Amino acid sequence: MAEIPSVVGESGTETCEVFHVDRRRVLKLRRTLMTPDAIAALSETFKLLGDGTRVRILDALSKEELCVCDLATLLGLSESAVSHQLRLLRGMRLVRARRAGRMIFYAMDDTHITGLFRQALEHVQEPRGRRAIVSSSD
Amino acid sequence: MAEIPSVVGESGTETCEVFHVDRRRVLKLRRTLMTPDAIAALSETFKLLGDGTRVRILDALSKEELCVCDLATLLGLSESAVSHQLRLLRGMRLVRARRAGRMIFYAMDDTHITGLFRQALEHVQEPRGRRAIVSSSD
DNA sequence: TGAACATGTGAACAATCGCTCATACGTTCC
DNA sequence: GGAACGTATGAGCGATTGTTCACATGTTCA
Repeated sequence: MAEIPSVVGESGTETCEVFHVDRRRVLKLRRTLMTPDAIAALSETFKLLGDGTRVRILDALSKEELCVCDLATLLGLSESAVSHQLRLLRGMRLVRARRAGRMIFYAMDDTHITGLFRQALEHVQEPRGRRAIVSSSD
Repeated sequence: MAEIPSVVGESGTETCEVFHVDRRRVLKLRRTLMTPDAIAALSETFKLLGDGTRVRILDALSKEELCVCDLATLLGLSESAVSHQLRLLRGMRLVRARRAGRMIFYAMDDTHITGLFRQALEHVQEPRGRRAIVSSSD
């Protein structure tokens, strides 16, 4: 992620040197962009969700509280791999740990995540009628 | 991602060899897990959202339709880098391209994505009162 | 047609990621 | 205490990722 330049275009021309759209509109747009903190928080959250193993773990935990060994057996992974992933998920507060004897049970820690799953599934299951690039309005 | 083993535990014991929880419950749980296709689709979508540069691009496009050059200048990136990322985003139908002369304007292609942003932000902005592992019920 | 411009893309490289292996920690039971 | 068990974690390795660089493609305008 590069730094956001402080100064932008100088001309209000129609070409793309430097801005195609109106300069005032772009300057206004820049002020409405997310803060670097928000960008980082968002992308790190999604990055954590962007792995098949973690999605499977979260999917299982969204149905039922499970210990590391159960998860490993259920998903066909080593307990070490599961533990490593759970650590990441715990760090981002996606799952919560509860100790019971020598076992540690994990469960979803945020109802937003199941909502994210649902909404992302709606996206990927959307009908795909898109054509490639089509000329319009010129 | 490893394969899901076909057969699981043999005992219904309380220990974690092989399953702590009731075996029937786990077998039932396995049947409710997401399909490999859904897992892949979900994780690939999130993986695409799990990068600061792409989040910034989508954030900008969610506010206004922009061409590659505008995006590059606005975000302080090379046009090549923006183009590479836009290709990925287009491939997953997160953005849509519209040609106008020699420029190509990009815009969000799915309203679900802004919803995902909002929901993920709600997660990261949640109050953080969590303690570490706490013993309970044992 | 040919120069100028906006965008697309393949190769290559540093950085990051997820897994395995070995080992350590914490709890239970003898 | 010590063995057994469930879990955590650091190191290391192969695979993947995001960027840059160089060049190709496609459009506009003289």
